[in-house]
Amino acid sequence: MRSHYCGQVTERQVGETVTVCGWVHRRRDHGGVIFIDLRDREGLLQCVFDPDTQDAFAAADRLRSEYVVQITGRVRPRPAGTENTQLTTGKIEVLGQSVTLLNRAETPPFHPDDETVGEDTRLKYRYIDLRRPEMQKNLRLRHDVIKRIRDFMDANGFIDVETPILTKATPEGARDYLVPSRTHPGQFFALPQSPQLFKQLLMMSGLDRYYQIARCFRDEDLRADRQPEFTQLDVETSFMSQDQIMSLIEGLVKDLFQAVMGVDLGVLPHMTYAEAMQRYGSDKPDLRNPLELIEVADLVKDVDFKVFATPANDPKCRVAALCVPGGREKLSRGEIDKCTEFVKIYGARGLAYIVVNDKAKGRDGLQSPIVKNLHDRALAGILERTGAQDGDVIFFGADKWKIVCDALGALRLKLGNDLGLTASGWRALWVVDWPMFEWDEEAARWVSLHHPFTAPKPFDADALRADPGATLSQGYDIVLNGVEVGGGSVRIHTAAVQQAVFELLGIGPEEQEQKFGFLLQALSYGAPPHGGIALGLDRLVMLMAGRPSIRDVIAFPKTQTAHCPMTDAPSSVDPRQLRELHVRSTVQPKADPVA
RNA sequence: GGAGCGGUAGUUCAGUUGGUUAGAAUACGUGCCUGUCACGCACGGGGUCGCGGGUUCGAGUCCCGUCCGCUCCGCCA
Repeated sequence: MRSHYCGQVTERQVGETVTVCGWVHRRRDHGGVIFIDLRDREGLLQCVFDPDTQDAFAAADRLRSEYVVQITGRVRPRPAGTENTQLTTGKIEVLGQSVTLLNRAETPPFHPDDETVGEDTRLKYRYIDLRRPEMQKNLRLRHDVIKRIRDFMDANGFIDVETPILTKATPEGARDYLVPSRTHPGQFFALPQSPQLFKQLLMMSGLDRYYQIARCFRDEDLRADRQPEFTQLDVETSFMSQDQIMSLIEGLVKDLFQAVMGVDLGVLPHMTYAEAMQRYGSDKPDLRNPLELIEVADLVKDVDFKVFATPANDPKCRVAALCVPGGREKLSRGEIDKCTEFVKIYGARGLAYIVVNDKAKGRDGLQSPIVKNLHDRALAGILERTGAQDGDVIFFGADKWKIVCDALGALRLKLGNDLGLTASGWRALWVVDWPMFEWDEEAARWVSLHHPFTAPKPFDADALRADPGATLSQGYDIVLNGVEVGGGSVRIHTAAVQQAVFELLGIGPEEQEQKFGFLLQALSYGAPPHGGIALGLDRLVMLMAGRPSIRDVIAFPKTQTAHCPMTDAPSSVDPRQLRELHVRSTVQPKADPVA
């Protein structure tokens, strides 16, 4: 039916008769003629209807916004002085000769070029929201990225293998989405949190270069960058070292940015987890932000100020400073108070600060509620180590190690943005040398920092057992502008090491057999050394699109409560369906809202 | 589970110390203008003020509860 896209009708076609299909974007009457701006996925085209063309004019007169029409007409230049560069094809117009109304439309709840519409309205009428040029652009960008990924992986000898969506629940990790089994009463499938174990098994099958654009499911609370179902590029290889895998993926990400964005990411630096936490208080540092955390515990061990001295002498604690250049001018007293409120979110009890008025005057040149508690040696040491200049503000965090990292790490990001210190552009890096485990105080046990299949460094069960807390893993994260866009590792490829990790995580032999028996067995039949990575596709595209939320690069996302306002999923089901599934509800189903 | 912000016309919002008939812009409808392109002009229709309860002579406004949306903490191996 369509012979042209609206946005592709060009000056070269002047004199030709074209047929275009699309939505009536806007209609105006003026000069005795009717102007119909027709919209399709390629752009806007202005069609003009003259009263001389009686039938067409009458038909055009009945058109309203969002009606679906086919228009046939002759391409002609616009009259001098009426060119419009806002339209996709501003120098030409189509003199309409016939109009076929393909479908009427109710007045839409919002116009497709309205940028101000709220989130719930957009999601309720997502099919209209997706008509907006911005969303069309985002979805096409997503397609371009996926196509480029497939081309790249294929060129490197990888093949796409699909893995089950109905699979086995995992004891660790995120909460599973469960699917009750009809044929096995009382038993459940889980939707995959990732294809992790299947891709490892593929390595044991000799499919040594696997990838998949994989949908993953995690029943945890949502964020701007977290949806209950999301897409990752899942990759696994055999016989490749950590450096080889990282180099391959770095090549892919650089290729994507070069091809899709025209951006050269350069060579990605490698930073250890320890350094990232030390300097940035984060395992995903945003290197565009110049602020850094500075260790000052050793300088305040002997001050007569318990808030500093106590954590300074506790190895589980941290005392660090964050020096904000020009903070005195940029931060009012009220704003400093807001910073104090801000760090409380992360569990900090307070936020000490020093305003550096005049370093040359020593103690008298400093303005702060805490200087009286610090001796000269500590003050001098702090000023020297932070490199503070007159006009700077130094903030302090003194608390449990993690609280200081979280609070100052977050404050660093906030101030970097609020004060315009964070540079624009793209800064990517690898974070390496992650600890294998973290001690969970509440549960009083070790938990994996990455996942239980990550290989320790060195790859030795006895060394691991000897000092689990000090053992590093062969894991690696790729971080872009402070966003974790991917994480991977070299995996455990022997049953002995895998069992050692399970034991340390408190998974006994019985549970190992029950939950991971198939993996342990597969490992015993000749598993090649292997490793891989998963890249968060939604986050990657979100960054490329310059959007603050992955909802803007997912066609049909869910709200923060994991609800779909358009379909009203999830919803209650017929009791008969539940009986078939051997499921009995313990709650009264919520009454469906009145439409 | 917790914190913050928000919910008033189809949409985006304003609404003062509680006080007459809840406004604006835009969208929509009718007419005019007649080469517009964020057109312009005139007129018109359009509201359970998220929901429930309370205080009050009187509640969009104050209080309590609840639901929904967004951001964040917890959570996300």
